[in-house]
Amino acid sequence: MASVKDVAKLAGVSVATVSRVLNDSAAVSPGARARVQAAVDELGYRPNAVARSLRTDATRTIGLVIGDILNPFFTELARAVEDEARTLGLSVVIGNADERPERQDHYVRTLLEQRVDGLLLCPTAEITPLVRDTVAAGLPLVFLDRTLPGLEVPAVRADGAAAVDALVAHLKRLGHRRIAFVSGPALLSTGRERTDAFISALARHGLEVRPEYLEAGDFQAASGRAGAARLLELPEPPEVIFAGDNLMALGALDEIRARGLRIPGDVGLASYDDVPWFTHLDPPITAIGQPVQDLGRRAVRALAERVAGRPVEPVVLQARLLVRRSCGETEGSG
Amino acid sequence: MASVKDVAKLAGVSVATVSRVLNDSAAVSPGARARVQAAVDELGYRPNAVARSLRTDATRTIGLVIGDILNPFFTELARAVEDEARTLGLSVVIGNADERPERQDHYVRTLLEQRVDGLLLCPTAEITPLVRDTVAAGLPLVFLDRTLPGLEVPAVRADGAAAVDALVAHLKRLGHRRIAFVSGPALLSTGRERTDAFISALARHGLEVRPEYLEAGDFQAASGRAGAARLLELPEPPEVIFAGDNLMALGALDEIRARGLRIPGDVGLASYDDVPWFTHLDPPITAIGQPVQDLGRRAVRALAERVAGRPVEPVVLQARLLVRRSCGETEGSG
DNA sequence: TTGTATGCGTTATCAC
DNA sequence: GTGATAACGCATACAA
Repeated sequence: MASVKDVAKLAGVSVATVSRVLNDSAAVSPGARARVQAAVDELGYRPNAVARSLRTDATRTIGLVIGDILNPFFTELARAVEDEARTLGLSVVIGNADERPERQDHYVRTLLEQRVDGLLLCPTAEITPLVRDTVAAGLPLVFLDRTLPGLEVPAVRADGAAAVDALVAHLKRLGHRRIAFVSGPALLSTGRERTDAFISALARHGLEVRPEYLEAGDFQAASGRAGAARLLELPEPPEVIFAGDNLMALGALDEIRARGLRIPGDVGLASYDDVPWFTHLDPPITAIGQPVQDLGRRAVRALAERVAGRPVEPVVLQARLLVRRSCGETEGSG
Repeated sequence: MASVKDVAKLAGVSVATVSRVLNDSAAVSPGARARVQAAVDELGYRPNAVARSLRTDATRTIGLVIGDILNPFFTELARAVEDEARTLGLSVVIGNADERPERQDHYVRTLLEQRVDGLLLCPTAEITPLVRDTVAAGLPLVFLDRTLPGLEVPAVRADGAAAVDALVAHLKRLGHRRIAFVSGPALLSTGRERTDAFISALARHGLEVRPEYLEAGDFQAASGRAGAARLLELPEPPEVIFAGDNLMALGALDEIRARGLRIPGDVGLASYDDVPWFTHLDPPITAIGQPVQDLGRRAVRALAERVAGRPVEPVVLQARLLVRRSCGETEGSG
């Protein structure tokens, strides 16, 4: 593959001049510029980003480690990150942690070795030593969606407390009193926050918090199904099941269907997270939607700031309630 | 950040020795090895993959350019590719073409500059000059899912002809005669093949091929919806709508629902591509499933062979019919 | 078994 | 405006 040297020879100039026109980093005579361009075209020269990175100590690449690539929430997030990065001329390397700390670390390590300029991390449960070291080493880092307590790292995330409150108010208005929640892992900030928000909202609206209506899930479909099964077996089953993420809602849906129950006639269903196919179900699922596009874009911009050495503030966006028809609503307006 | 030099100094050996223990490329005395390890740990040394790549002329990274990251088919494919690559110690950089040739080229160019060892490409419609050049330049390349005629590039893909035939037979057995198809773009190999398979199957089973039952879509949900709308407006609408991919099936589903029609009572629906939530709809959607995991894994292995300089044969796997209940089936068995 | 020295392709410094 | 050249961090040929 052709290198600057080849281009220089063909154009009859020095490699320095070639580099100058390639990066238009300094004044170059029109004639030289033209000859270089011609040589570049003729040779089909492509700059070697590896060599450039070695020299400049910058890869123009950021890493993104997401929780689970099969979760549509993260897919959409990845896409948003990607879009924003592209407009900034950045490449993004995606790592799929599959919700496993050791796999997260695998990617963090790889990304570190690839010398990405910065890292967007949706951290799995624990603070791993590697993550701690990475922070300590000063690599520009921004947490996305989830956060880790006790680490000096800015986070870009959505707050769902108000939306959860609105959901509970909505359900109460519809006449529901027995609302159950299938939570995410308490080890994840998002898991904890949603559970806290739910419990607070119940209290605020004067609804009883029944321990048996709190099922612990892990953000995966199977746990949603299992949780729903236990809830539906209860002597006094809930009127509405609120799933802590879209995958668990899917699991709950399965279980409800498998039991031959009808939504919302026999039991209502609501979900934290909105995904495209929720609107295509019959009935469409009432959900709490996060500003995923914004989350992704803001995260990239925050990281770019950090890479540029500027300090950044945490970003908290608001999730919102999307009233549809899975909880006994008669109209679809919110 | 610590380099081999720092490690060498701390361990009291030369950089050559450090390199040797890092890659265990040659015999090193136990004592030296231990001191190097200790130094590596103490400094938190991380090899610089950029420098290593420059020196070895290999990045241990492959590129994957997919059609559309929001399409669950490609998401699952990406995950499979990722999994297999990881077991081979390869990193994968994903580019999302968004079904746009210019965006595909953007990523191919970036990936080329990053000097990936090989490229997995789900090509968009046309052969772009860049793709042609890339082939000519000899970069290890494998087409995935889709192929491009007239290029000497091995492809890993699924053949759905038998499954489509089985679907038509299945529908005929259920008493359907008027079957419509919403096709993908004729410019894509997958689009063409599915349409051809459908037409052949109709003929083979003695069913009439009505031009008005062939709607041209573009693999996106909107076109599926529009196609379904036109089909349902026909004086004699079809009994079953077969969508050429999962997104168009989604669009068709929307349209059917919006018209207040019932599946399968008023009209049946079948889809090429299977996605997880098809089984969660009511009724679950009869579909043609591709061996996505295998597709991804085989593609990575094929590419690895090409990178190693060995020739590889094209791979064709079989898609299969998944009978569910959206076409008037009474039992769910296939 | 170990160390020295070279070069990978690029950018940047410094002379001219 | 331009060119020689050093240096980035690493792997390796060669010498010891």
